[in-house]
Amino acid sequence: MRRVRRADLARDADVVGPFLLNKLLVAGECVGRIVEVEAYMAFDPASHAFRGKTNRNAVMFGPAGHLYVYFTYGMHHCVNVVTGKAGDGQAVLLRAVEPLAGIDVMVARRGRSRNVADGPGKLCQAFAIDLSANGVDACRPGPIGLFDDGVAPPVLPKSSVRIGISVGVDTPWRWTVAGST
DNA sequence: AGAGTGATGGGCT
DNA sequence: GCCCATCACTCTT
Repeated sequence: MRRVRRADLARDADVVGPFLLNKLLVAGECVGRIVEVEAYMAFDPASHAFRGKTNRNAVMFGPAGHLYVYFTYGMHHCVNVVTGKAGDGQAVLLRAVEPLAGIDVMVARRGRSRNVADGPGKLCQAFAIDLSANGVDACRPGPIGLFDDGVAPPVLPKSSVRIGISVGVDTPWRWTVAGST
């Protein structure tokens, strides 16, 4: 099982998005297979980076492979993988994983045994990802990593429009593993 | 269909 | 510097 290479993430988010399907998110004892993602491109009105660099989104303008974590709705965290070239302001939002290991820990953190990591906020709660993970390099040894266990992404991943946004609603930059949701 | 929750940032003063 | 609508969500009704 090898770590995802930074070069693979240093492409545009609409390429990295489907590429990340079936990769593994690892944080401590918790492992999950990525089954739903969304791309937030450069010059994308739905992207946090659209209005330029701020304190919150600064990581999005850094090198690919680092994690951009933000806090929203007063109670939830969401985690993205930075993509493209440094300065682009692109990322892929991790929206859902299928828990593979550390499930008991995830269930305890979530306080329920169903729907443990099938949403961007749920995933972060299950994996204990919060603002302390903002800027973490997932391509180097550290608290959170992305790994490839040899399971290829779907040849034709299911794409659809993104969720929970009010602009950029027409671009099909959400991808899911068939049968996961 | 709506409440809960608080940081963010854009717009104004 | 302050105000406040907005928000890449979740859970319950």
